[in-house]
Amino acid sequence: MFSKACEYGIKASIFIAINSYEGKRVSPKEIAKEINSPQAFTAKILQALVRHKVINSVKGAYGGFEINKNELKYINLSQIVKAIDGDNIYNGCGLGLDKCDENHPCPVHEKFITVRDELKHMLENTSLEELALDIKSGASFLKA
Amino acid sequence: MFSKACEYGIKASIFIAINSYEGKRVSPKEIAKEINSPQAFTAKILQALVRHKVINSVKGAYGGFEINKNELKYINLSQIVKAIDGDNIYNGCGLGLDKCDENHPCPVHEKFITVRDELKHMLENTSLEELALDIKSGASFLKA
DNA sequence: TATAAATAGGATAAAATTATCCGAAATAAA
DNA sequence: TTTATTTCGGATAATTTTATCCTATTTATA
Ligand code: FES
Ligand code: FES
Repeated sequence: MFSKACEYGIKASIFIAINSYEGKRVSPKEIAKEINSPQAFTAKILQALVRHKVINSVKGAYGGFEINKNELKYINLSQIVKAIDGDNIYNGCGLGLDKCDENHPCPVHEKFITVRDELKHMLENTSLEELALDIKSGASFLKA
Repeated sequence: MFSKACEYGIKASIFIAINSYEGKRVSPKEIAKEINSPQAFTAKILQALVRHKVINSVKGAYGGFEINKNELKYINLSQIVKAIDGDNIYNGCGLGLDKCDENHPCPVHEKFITVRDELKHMLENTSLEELALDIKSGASFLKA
């Protein structure tokens, strides 16, 4: 469904969100430990999220990654997925035709876009804030 | 969503289905041409589908790939996807946790399984027969 | 039985994804 | 201003996925 990079990106963002609530910045090292991911690879993904302005970075001593506390409720999974995996999951054909086109549909088009649209709706309506709160309350987990 | 191999496998199966209606066997060469896929790679995927008994192969002169005409309505996308991509798309965690577990859910578990179950339902309730008929009637297409 | 036609399958190769390493640049504090 | 800390970014490596090639095996027909 999502690439490994995207999975790490989502989990990392949630962990950053939790800490940003408490005004704490976190490092790739802490993040990788908490989400059980390869550290250097995770750092690359964080860079991409910074470039796409999903998260913010502060260089130098006492720096780290953070998210503006007030924006937490407006950042959704859709933004993270698009930043890392692009929007092929939104627009691409389920059977790999060059483009998903109502006027030249692949055999699964009608059925596929129903599922795809539900996925899209889910990603667009799930905020980092609610996911972070679930982790804090112990309702969900970032690693095994 | 699906691997390239799986996309080819689905399209190939549909093309085989169309021809099996008319009692014709088809070769990897014809299939690859019709679905616009690399021939040798497609042949490998066909072998896998044969091993999983989704399609049937006949070796030697006048041989080729076919599907029992009477089974067409009972073969669904689910069988093809499982044969090629395995059942990770059915059981796997959306964020890559070792297993998707109601009692140890990842942050997106609840929302993810809703979409996943709809995808599952779609795959299980879409038969090769209906997809083949749409191609025959010109309602859908196997390549650009 | 010999031949031609076709799938099966192993060995590689190419490309994409995932992962690691290291030095450069930035920054806060001593 | 120096130092310690931390992200940035380029180079490289490992792994997985995608793709190709060649030979063996099977089978219908002449
Ligand atoms: S054309 Fe294939 S999903 Fe729309
Ligand atoms: S635990 Fe992640 S989807 Fe179920």
